[in-house]
Amino acid sequence: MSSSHPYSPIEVKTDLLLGDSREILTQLPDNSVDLIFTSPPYADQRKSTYGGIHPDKYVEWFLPVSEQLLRVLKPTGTFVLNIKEKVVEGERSTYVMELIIAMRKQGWLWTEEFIWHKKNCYPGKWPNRFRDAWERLLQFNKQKHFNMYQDEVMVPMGDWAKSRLKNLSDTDKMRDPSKVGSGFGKNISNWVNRDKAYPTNVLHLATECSNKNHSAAFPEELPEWFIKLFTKEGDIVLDPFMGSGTTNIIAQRLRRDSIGIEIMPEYYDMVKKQIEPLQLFLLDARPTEYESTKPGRRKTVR
Amino acid sequence: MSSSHPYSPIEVKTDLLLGDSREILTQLPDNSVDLIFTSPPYADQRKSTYGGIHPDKYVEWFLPVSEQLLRVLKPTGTFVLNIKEKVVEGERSTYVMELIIAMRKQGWLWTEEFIWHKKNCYPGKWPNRFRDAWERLLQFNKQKHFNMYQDEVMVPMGDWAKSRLKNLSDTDKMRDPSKVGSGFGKNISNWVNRDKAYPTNVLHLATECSNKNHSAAFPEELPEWFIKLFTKEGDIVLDPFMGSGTTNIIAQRLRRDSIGIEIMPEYYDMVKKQIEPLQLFLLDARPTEYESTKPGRRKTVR
DNA sequence: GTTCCGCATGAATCGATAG
DNA sequence: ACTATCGATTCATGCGGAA
Repeated sequence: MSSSHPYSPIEVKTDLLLGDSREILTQLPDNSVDLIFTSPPYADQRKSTYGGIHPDKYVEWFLPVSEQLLRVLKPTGTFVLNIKEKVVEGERSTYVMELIIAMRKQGWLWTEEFIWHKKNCYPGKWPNRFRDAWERLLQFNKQKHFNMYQDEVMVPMGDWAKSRLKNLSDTDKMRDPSKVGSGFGKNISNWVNRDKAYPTNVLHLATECSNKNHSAAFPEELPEWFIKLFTKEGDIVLDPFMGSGTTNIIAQRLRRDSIGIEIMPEYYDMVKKQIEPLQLFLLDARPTEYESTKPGRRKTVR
Repeated sequence: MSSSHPYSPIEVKTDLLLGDSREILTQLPDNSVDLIFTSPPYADQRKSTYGGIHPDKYVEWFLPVSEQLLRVLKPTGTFVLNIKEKVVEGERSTYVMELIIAMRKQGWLWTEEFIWHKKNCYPGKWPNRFRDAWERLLQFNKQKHFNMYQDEVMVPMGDWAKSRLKNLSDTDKMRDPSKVGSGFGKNISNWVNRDKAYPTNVLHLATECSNKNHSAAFPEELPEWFIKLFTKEGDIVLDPFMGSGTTNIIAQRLRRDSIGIEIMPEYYDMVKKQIEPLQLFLLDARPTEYESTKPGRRKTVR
């Protein structure tokens, strides 16, 4: 057990729970989760697996869940809900909007709406409609102040930056006269040699092409982005509609503890089979050193 | 002025009306407009120029307008509303959603929500929020069947399509069995060997940042896209919140008649000054042929 | 005439300060 | 307490002048 490793192995705990979220969630303690990221069954979608909730009943069906989520989430935590209303008789349904309004009455703050632009969605043509290439990522919070680690998701900056940094003198001083004396230089130091910019609330991600055995898997980048943004290592992530387990698998990869709830035994077993080998491997490996082959992919389960 | 031009000059009528939309609209006849495209003053925004409507009062303020718009629009016409809710005390306001719900009760069909991705959105950094890079383009209709000229807005096909079409047969069909049998295969045949593709409901445009005299003009491509999509030459376009007149100017360029209503005399005069010189020029030029210098920029007013 | 480079400016939002 | 104003923060784009 040589240990020249800079840090001791961190155990990542992944709890998979089989059952209905409305019941299972009541067993979780108050204020215990840092991030909830989930993509619930959409109204009338996935009929074969989830039974299909009628659009008119969707809000009514979801509110008991969101009530539990509100209880379970830490005050500084965040709830990200991936959802998109379907077309019913030529119209977009309004249940998502009704849900947002109802959740606010429940006590949630509707902080932001991110757009997931699905870059490579299917081609398709309808007489009165184009391809639907985006989904909503609704951010809810308990408080105005919550944990957010913006630096973790910065993106490469446009070309303009390089040329701009050559001459900081004119425009910047004009637009910011108060800082010309003292603080100005300090702020400029933030800019020099900066090649990253903060992202916007529009995410450009391709849909997952690899065939998961789940009917509605989102790309790994999606939970990854929000997990990085709203949690740090060791935090707890919850997905009350686990599905193929993407959220939990990514959480594990990023060394966040996680809880996944799934009502369908098939999916539950499938994810379990994906998690357990790692668990066993790591139990074996624990006496000796465990070195992940891929950086950033260290996995531990207990 | 030689006249080898392939078609005779078409007269395009542009009516500019000064006053409050709620009053002016009552003077327009029923079922007379093919497309309404507008970007009303957002709640509490542009206070210096418009009154500034409080978020709580927004729905109440807008409903009388939308009631008139419903009357004025042809049964086969479309209403496209460009709007975005602002942040109030750390939360996104819900007035846009409440408006959609209220307009449906008024008799509108909420057919679709397009996303305008603003590539060059306003900069800034906040502890709990990223830059807002998108706005809503809400499509409302009177009927399930309306005029839509999809071929007019086709876009060059990206490289992704070619590579993607190669392996459509495998993964994609597996993932969505419902589509394999019926329409899917047929749709693909529309795609193969094409160099143009139908767009999606996500539009990527930069905001206009050159020197207009209006504070917040949307880019010309925005009305252009919807005018091409929902009207043909000779149709009538209405913008009840004209502002800098972009909608009407583009309508004119595309040889659609248009009506613009503006409450602020400054903007009204400004647009008028832009339209009138053309009008005079064309009156002079009518006996002979009028040849536009820039292709796609032909302008006619009577 | 091109290409390159400098430059102003946006439907922004937060937090502190002032009335 | 509650509202109005102000300063600070920050990035992509298209224009115009220069090389």
